[in-house]
Amino acid sequence: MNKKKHRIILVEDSADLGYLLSEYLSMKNFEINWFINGISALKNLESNKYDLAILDITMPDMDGFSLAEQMKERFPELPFLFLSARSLKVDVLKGFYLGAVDYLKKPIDEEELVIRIENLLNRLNSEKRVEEDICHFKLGQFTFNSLNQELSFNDEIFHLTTKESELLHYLVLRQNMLCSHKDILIKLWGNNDYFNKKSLNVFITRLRKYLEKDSAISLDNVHSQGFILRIEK
Amino acid sequence: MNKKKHRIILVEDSADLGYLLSEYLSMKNFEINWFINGISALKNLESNKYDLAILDITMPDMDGFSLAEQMKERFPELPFLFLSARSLKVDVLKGFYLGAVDYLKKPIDEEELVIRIENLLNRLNSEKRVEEDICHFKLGQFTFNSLNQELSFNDEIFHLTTKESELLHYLVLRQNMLCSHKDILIKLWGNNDYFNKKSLNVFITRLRKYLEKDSAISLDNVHSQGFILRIEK
DNA sequence: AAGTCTATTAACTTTTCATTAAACATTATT
DNA sequence: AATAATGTTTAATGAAAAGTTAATAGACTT
Repeated sequence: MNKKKHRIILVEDSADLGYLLSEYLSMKNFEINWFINGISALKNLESNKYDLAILDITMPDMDGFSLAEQMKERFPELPFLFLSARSLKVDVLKGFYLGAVDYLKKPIDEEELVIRIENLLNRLNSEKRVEEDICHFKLGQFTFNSLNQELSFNDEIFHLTTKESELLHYLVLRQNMLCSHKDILIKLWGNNDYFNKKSLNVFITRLRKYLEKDSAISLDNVHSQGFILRIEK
Repeated sequence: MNKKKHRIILVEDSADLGYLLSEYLSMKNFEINWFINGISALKNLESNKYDLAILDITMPDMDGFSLAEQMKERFPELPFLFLSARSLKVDVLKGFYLGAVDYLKKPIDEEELVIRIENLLNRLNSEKRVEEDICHFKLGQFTFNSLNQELSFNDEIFHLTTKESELLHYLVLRQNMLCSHKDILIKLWGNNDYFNKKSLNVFITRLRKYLEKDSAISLDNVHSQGFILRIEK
């Protein structure tokens, strides 16, 4: 699954630096929109969503501080950081006072900028992350919740053990495909020795016992190859 | 309501700077514990909860990077930042790579340090608060007020202890979902060691005792995984 | 200083579950 | 057809995990 690009809005009046950063951050897989003044940036924000704003401070018309104030007022969800040559203590303090997530002093090393941004976005994102991994399956007449390790058939709920659930999960993801002993054992047991193969058979039997309630499902052996979870459609 | 002091653990081998920072941050209304090496800091973390760790890098015995690695492993909820005289790009990158929330170069202006810390903690907190704001629940036939730590069943009111309430709150927010030992322990105890797991079991038993009055509620164990608070609908 | 409240630790019992064993069945090879 | 290899199923085992109750120790109150 390919990760969604993070969107960054950059407000920087210097053509050189603006171009440089746009190019570099694009290369680093960010989607970046660059504006050379606050007015146009604010305009754009009305119809676009970003994950982060990077603001220069010294700019004609509207400086970065005023821009930040307006952004905070109108788009309070958007985190922003300052990137400025002004390194006086008073400026840094003002930046943070306004609620910046960081204050970086020019000249900034591009790699450091990227890793700071990545860290920042990861942290902001991870809070939002809900366990929406693939864990909920429809399996013929069954429902399988691999997170809770529950297999349901109508009203009945079977509480699977961890290994049962892991195995079923593995097979479901590869339904109607041959899964070799070797791959299963390596993935779920960490190696593929003789005794674990015996163990695998025991678990196959157990899963069959659950699944036999639905005749459209079968868990078949392919001699000396592996198993296939077949589901008729 | 008066704001709870934020707790900071400082690991810094220089007596001068350690003392200076301890004093200054205390004055700024932080509760700060200062350790002169990683070993003693790790030891202390086992039984104390902090909101932030500030780590020096150049230290005898265990350097700040190794310390950070171990902290990340054992106390993954604790955010940390580096405060170091090592300003080489490679060090900064390594610091962020390890997951630091910031990397500050000595000499650091105390005011800037404080405002950076305050901003950081504010952000970290506001992200957490989202779920902590919800404090009033209907739970089968029970009502649960996590703010007052009260669990009510008809006219009966059970006054829960802090830990009981925290645990129930955690589980209620994730009802009908498997909550792993690890996540519970890290969130509520700050780490996940053997003895806290024992402690968790004791609290599970207590909660069950309250909840058994409503047969539509069950607090089930999933062997070697965690617990599920199930509420029939 | 005594008393209360509460989290942790201890001591002990019960349950769970992956593995192993064993008996039997099927498929492949000679 | 005989033998070997592989697969199926049920049951036994033992170690780890979970449950329960009680004791302990530390913080806070009075």
